[in-house]
Amino acid sequence: MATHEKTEQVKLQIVKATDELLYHKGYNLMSFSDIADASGIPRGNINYHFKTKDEVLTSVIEYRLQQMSSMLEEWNNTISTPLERLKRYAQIPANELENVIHFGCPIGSLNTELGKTQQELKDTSRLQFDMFKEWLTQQFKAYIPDKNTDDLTMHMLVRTQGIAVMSHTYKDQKLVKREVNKIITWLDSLK
Amino acid sequence: MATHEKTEQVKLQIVKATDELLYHKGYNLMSFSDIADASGIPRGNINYHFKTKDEVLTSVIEYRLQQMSSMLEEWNNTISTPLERLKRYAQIPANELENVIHFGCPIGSLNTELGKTQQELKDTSRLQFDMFKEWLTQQFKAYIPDKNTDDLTMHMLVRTQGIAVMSHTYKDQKLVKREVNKIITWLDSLK
DNA sequence: GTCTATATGAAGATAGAC
DNA sequence: GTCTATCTTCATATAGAC
Repeated sequence: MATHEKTEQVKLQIVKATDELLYHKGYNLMSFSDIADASGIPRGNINYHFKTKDEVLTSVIEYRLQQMSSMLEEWNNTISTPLERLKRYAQIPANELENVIHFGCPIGSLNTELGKTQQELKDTSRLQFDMFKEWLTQQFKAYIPDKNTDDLTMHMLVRTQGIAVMSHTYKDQKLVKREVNKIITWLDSLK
Repeated sequence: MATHEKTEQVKLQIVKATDELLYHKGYNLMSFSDIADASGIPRGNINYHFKTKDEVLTSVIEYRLQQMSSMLEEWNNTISTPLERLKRYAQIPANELENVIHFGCPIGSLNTELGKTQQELKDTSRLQFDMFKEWLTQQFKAYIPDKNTDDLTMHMLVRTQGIAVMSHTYKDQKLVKREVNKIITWLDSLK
């Protein structure tokens, strides 16, 4: 149906704009007016497609999960060893240097914000970590099956989130590079 | 002057209540009404002592800096070696287990929130990190003067902030304990 | 100094014209 | 489906009675 297609296109347009906005402003400072401005869709029209702000967030998370899933599948297909895949993950903060410096980690900062008083939304947002977590554990199992892979996965997440928080706080690019290199060294040392 | 003393007492009462509130709700979701309720001071009266919300935050940061300064001075006086002092710092997340699980790190979560769009307030909040940073560097210099102590300090902050973000996200107490132990092991290994 | 009442603005959400 | 106008609520902040 052409009409339905059109609607889906508009919704996607809104979601894509909101994805970035959410990262740049955070959930509670992001208003419907902001979404309208960023997406180019008239103000009141946003509410036709999304009844509540919660619904917008849920759709953005769904969109992000699709993007992440595609990325990880591509990594699985193009990077041949688990160790190299783990290194690829560890390098995200370095590849997203400018973004991390200015806005922190899009996943971590959202969970930190929502985790204080908005538990249900946080549980939705946490799915993003769940996806990386599962993938990382698969890689660690393939790399060093005899170790506690859940522990290694959480350690990886701890290190990368710490990089995001502190490099954002001090707008320190060199910190990102130093700390990413430390993770690479650590990964090599595990075997 | 007795009157002045009274005013200062009231202000302190407000600041103490706001300190906890800020940690539990975050800056942007914390309203004057919340502050009034939490402090027991009538709503409109808060605005007599603090003209703007920014002023409240600034006063809370000042209060926290005093508290932190006292704590670090006490650690300097009661813990005899730099290594033991560094370990004491690393154990903060474990000692504040319930708080970290439910609300993350009071300093890190505030900087993450303010860092996105409220730069001036973030710069004030960052002073909290600055104080710990300076103290940590002193300890590392005393412990292993021949190493890059700034690097070690930032690594310590990265690790502890990462613990806060991920244990808050997953409400995982065991994660805190495992990761704190890893830092202790790392500290021992440095010499 | 203390507190109530209120001004003012912006937010989320809805009604209804087109 | 699209968009404007508006309802309602709650926020910061202020004015002014006591």
